Amino acid sequence: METVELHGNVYSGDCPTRQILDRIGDKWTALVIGLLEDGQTLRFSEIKRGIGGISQKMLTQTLRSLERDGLVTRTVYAEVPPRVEYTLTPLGNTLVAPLTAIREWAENHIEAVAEAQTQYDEAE
Amino acid sequence: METVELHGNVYSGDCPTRQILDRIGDKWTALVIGLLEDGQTLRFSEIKRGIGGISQKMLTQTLRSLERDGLVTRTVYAEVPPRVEYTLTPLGNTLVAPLTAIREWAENHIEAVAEAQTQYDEAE
DNA sequence: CCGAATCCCACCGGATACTG
DNA sequence: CAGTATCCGGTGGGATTCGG
Repeated sequence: METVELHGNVYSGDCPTRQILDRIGDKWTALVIGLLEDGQTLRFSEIKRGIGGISQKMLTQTLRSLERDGLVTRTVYAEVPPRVEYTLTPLGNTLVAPLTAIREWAENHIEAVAEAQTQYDEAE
Repeated sequence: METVELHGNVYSGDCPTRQILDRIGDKWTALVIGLLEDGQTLRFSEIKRGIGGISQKMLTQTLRSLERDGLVTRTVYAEVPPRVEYTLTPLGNTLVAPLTAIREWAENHIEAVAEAQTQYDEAE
């Protein structure tokens, strides 16, 4: 029989929030989803060009994770040269709203944060 | 004079969203904010006990970042042994809502994500 | 009790080269 | 065009020790 923590400690790594934040908090995921929102369907190269500085490796890796999580659909066309298109799944689309909430918070409060930082820093 | 990208490429690292996601996407920030929501005032040791697995180093580092960003207030009491309390600032409180949106999304869709993963994996 | 300092390893992610 | 494979440096973060 196991003892149970009485209060708090709700988060122990098995917490779903942890898992999701690990996903969308990584370097590129949020940007890819941002590009694909509004039902956009984009090719690999289009996404790559749309996000400055991402490497093929990381874009491939990010898209694979998103596909595995059921957030993005990957469609390969049997042509030559190959064409591969990506789009958000219905599940992926439901993630756009909370992500937008974060983005809007960032845009609305980034100045306050920056100000707090300089104030904190020059207080030495 | 600089050339300007015509379309897309809104995100180049200077994007505020990137910056905020880097913050809240790290391993512990969201958990600390979660503990402090509802106007909670907690001591260092209480926060530490409330979050399973965090080290003093990371808790200190996380709290310092939050303080620097103006999201958390740090109050030191000149007692012995020392007592230090943390609480969310008004700015910090405004971050609770979007964070909650993420948490709720996670709780509502984590099963769908897990199912998509196993399906993807056993499709080998 | 709270935190700074140090050591150290895992792994994230960039650069490059190679395939179908 | 859309990947896979390999190498490698920077760093996030744990363990431990020391200080006020």
